[in-house]
Amino acid sequence: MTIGVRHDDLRKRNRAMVIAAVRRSGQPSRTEIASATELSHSTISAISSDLINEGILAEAKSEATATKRGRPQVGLCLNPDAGVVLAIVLSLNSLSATMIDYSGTAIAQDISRPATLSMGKAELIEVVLAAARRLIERPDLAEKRLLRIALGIQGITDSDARRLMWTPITPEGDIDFADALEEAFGIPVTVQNDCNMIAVALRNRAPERYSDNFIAVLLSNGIGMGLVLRGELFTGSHSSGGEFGHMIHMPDGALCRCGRLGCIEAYAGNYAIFRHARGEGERAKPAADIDDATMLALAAAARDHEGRERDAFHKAGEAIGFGLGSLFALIDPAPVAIVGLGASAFDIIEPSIREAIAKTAGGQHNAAISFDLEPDEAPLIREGCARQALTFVDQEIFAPGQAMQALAGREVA
Amino acid sequence: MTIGVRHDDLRKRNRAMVIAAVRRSGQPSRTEIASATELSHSTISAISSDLINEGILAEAKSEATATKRGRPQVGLCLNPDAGVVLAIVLSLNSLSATMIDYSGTAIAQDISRPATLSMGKAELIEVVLAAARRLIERPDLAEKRLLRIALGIQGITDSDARRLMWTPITPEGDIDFADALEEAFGIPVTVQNDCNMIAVALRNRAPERYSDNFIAVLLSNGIGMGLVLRGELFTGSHSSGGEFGHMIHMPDGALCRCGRLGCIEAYAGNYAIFRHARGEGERAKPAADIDDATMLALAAAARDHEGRERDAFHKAGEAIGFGLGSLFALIDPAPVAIVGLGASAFDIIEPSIREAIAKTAGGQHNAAISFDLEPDEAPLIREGCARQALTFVDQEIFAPGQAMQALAGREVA
DNA sequence: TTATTTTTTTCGAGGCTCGAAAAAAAGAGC
DNA sequence: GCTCTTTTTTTCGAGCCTCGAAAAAAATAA
Repeated sequence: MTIGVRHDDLRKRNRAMVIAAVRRSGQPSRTEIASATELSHSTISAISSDLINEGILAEAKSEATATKRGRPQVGLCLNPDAGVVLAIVLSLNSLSATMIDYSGTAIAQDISRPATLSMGKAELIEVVLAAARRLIERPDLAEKRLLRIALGIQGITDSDARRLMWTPITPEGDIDFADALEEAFGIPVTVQNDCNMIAVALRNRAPERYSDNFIAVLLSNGIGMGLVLRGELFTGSHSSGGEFGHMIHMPDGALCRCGRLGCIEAYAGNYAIFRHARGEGERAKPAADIDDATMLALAAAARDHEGRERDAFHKAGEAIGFGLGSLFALIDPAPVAIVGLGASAFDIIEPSIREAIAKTAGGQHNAAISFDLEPDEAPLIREGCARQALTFVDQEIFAPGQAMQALAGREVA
Repeated sequence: MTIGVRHDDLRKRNRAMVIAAVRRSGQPSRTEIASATELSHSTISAISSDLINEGILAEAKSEATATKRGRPQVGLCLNPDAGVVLAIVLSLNSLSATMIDYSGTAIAQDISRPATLSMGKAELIEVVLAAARRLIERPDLAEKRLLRIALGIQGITDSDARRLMWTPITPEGDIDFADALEEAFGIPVTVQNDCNMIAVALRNRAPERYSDNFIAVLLSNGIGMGLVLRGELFTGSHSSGGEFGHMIHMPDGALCRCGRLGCIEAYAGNYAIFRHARGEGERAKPAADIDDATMLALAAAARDHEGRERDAFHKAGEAIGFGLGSLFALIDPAPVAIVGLGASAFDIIEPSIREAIAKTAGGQHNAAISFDLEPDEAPLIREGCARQALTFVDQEIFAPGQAMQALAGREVA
């Protein structure tokens, strides 16, 4: 907020605004863009003409129903050939790389299953680089202009979106993926927390439901959270932040995977539910991974009869509910999306969650708090990464300051 | 982010930038402003010449030591006569109204002690209006141009800064102070949470220490928090938010003033410490107010010998520590200022706070977390209100869009 | 008194957005 | 089939704004 606004920033911002309008609404006409951005028709005309000449936008050739009188509107769309981005998703024993064209369509994918738990830093970096290379060097894709790579990873990343600071998928921490990938491919790279990418994807999918304030909670072996406040992705000051799973539910309580006691995750993570259902103590060593079938069987048992399984899910709901209640005390109640395998057992835990929330500051709005379920997190993470990467391209590469514009224009035209 | 940038916004923003630079740095010269804002000398020259003509800025006439060679720099300062704002602070049985000139100097104050607990909505509004009127209508102040009123209140306000939604100072809730004051005085009014104003004041006082991320915790009968994240005051989506005191420390635990169980406040508020020290149960009815002398006596006893007093402060520290730990899990560790009477007993509770934090996600940074103490909250709240009001004047009244500028210019010149 | 240094103002150039008018591209009416 | 009407899009000149360079201003140094 210290730096003044220069004259060339004006065009830069308005270009970005036009691109954003097109990305948001499919095939808006120039007139629609003008009214959406509140800029004059002349300005929109000038900017879109530039963008079309530079190969960023294109006129949509839909021989549509010209039912109205008057000159028909010409829809503008993103030119798919303007470039591509790479969305890479790394989680426990699973790696996917997806190439997405500028219009947002996935055009190629590479999926592999590396044994991440037994890999060191260098090995993990190498496996990611290899997956990216397999796609980038494919003969039919070699001509594409790669503009950006976004990496979504399970774990804590730094606030500059460059390093993985801690992760459950390998014993090693502090892995500088961005440096490694940038050196290998020579384009900007971001490294971000998977739950944050889920939040981005949700907003992208259903902007009417997830807009200004909402919470995405990932229930799997660990508990993750992506938080959007006032329309912006919330991150910590140093890290990706939003470590909902490591808020304290019960001081000096159950043993968490992070080594501390009483975290929400130590009650609501898959390993915690599993541990409790098996009758192991609260301080028993957390399992590194529990397969989906086992968790689904536990859920089925909990639905079927009273007993330790049901009790375990109840404890999980209680921890999540009190945690959400504390969170609501800080940020006010907001819509919640429950993502991941836990969503398929949500019918069992929802009553305990609501019961706990009712005992907290968010309690009076309990009825108004809605939970949406998204059992499959992988596509969401991929979508979020793609979207983040494309937004960067929109704002930083295709709407640059004046100096860069000359260069970029020459290159594209 | 949807609306494009118009040409006249440019000037508006750069004017605001220049005013902000002057407010921040005392008496900067045009050259210093140019380098701070990264705008050209010509632009700064044009803007500051306008601002001086409009009576917003003035050239400082300090016959200073011209030790250097060359044309001496002329410092610019805020013109105190450009207008005044009113900062009104309302808390339990206490009301103050302060008139502050445009340069930030307090020029008059009116302090009273209404019995708020026994007052209804209308009565409370009336007492505030009366205090404001006493100042505004004072003969020596009647000529001043009042531009803005900022009200700082103990309690929860709405996110539009217009209504008091809940407060401990009177049994009634939902009091629309902004409407009442705007109708009476015909100028914009904001109503904001006291702790948020404390945070604003701290940043104003010590920007080097409290800049991008910090936490102000108010320890008095209740527990309040003001949070600054990424340089912006954090508020909830509907309310003033940041209700740290009502995060859950212990599910189904001690009885809180809010009627729920286990809130941090139910362990760390004055009434909770008092209750514990007196040997009353955790579920005993909270006292509405406990005078400072009593609390100081409890603290002295806790320092002097082991026993229930010391235990009470220990429990308080534990609740605050685990609460900060949970907060740090969400936003990452940040500097903490302890404000209010509790700061004078901080030596007793700090060990328990640190012990608890060590058991949480923020634990590894325990040593790096600093606590500053500010025992007297009242002047901070006043300062924060004044600053908020002045910033609004800077940005919205003295740096308006083009249409308004013509009007404002005429009026001032 | 003149030269030097530093700050501030002045002035013309270039860019951007805007409003009005013109051009373009369709259907409606006869 | 031709002209009129309607709507979208482009063109064009005007008005601002910021910028860089040069000039002016105001002090010290020699």
